[in-house]
Amino acid sequence: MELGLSLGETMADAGRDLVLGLGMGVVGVRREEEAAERGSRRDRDARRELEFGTTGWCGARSSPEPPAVRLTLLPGLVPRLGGLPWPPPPPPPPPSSETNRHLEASTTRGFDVNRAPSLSVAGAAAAEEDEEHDEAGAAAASSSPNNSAGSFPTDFSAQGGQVAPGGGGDRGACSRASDDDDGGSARKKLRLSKEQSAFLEESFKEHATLNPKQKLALAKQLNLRPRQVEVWFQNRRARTKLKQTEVDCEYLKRCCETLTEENRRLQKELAELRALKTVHPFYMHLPATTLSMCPSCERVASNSSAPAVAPVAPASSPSPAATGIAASSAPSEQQRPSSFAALFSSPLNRPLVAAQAQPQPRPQAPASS
DNA sequence: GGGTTTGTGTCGATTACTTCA
DNA sequence: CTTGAAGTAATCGACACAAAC
Repeated sequence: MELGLSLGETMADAGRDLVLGLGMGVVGVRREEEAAERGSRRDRDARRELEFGTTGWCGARSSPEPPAVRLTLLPGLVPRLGGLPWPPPPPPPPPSSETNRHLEASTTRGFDVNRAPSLSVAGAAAAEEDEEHDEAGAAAASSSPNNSAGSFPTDFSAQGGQVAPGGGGDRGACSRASDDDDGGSARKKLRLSKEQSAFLEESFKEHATLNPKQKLALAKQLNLRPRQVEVWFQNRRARTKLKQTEVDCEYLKRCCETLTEENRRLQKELAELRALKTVHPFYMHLPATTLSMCPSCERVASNSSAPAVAPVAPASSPSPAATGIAASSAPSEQQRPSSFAALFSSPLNRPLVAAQAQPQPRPQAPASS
């Protein structure tokens, strides 16, 4: 099945961008998306900024798109696919680091990573300045993992949170490979405490990416190395994207099932019409004005010249119904209301476009250099 | 002004470790 | 106690971008 996913889009745009065809699986989807993204990462970042701005993190920006809804992937909250609602979009797409830098002053819901609540982080500059001290202190304060002492969500430095051996810094101070330079021992995986994970999760809800100052402040607050915070956010973003992909894939499968069923129904309907024509040949030769009742939907056709039923392609080939091509040439809803027509009647329930259509023109980012 | 280099951040893929049934 | 699966921290390589040259 050839699926063109638009994972990062909002509800409305997802409906427009969705391409549903036949032929391959999700891996191809991701590769396709990656290829597209590689070509215009700046565009993607720009889109992230726009969508992110609707979540409160970037309040100064305005977006014509509907607000992005944060993904909540609890089992009970996964959208019921029977009605084919588009799955919830991923959590606020991270703004580019450049954008993030401009958003430092933004206050977040109850928690500003730039302002440590209990720890005296006197501004981000101080935090940046204290990075070496921070890491030294963190290394000195490192103790047994899973230390759950202390009260969430305040000062984690007092609880001696775990810090990976070696005390390497983030990439700016140390190379990424220098994390396990404690005598050349193999990397030691340390699990974050529940409190630390919860705090990071709260922070992630506010912003999916961190600028360096936020990272340092958060690391200091949690008594972790900045690199650990960075890695946590990377992995968290990856998990979010993976889950969103699963949700989208499930939705598209349901879309395909629905369209297959609709195609089957139309095939049956066509067969019935042909049988009717065979049994009553004169029936079709009557003046069009006298043949105004559609045998299927039993509605009076207003236009006598319009065909009662749209031609349906064989099921063996990608049918127009399956690809959505027939949406424009199908009879009007007044003439033949069906679940298929209803699928395209509402903007939100019109997620399919022709697979052969030209790619949706992405919003062009301002040309650089 | 345009091309190259360098530094930085993010990503996907993967590894390695921990926890749990 | 052992084992396999699942979750996740950590690593690696690639890419994009901006700033410096």
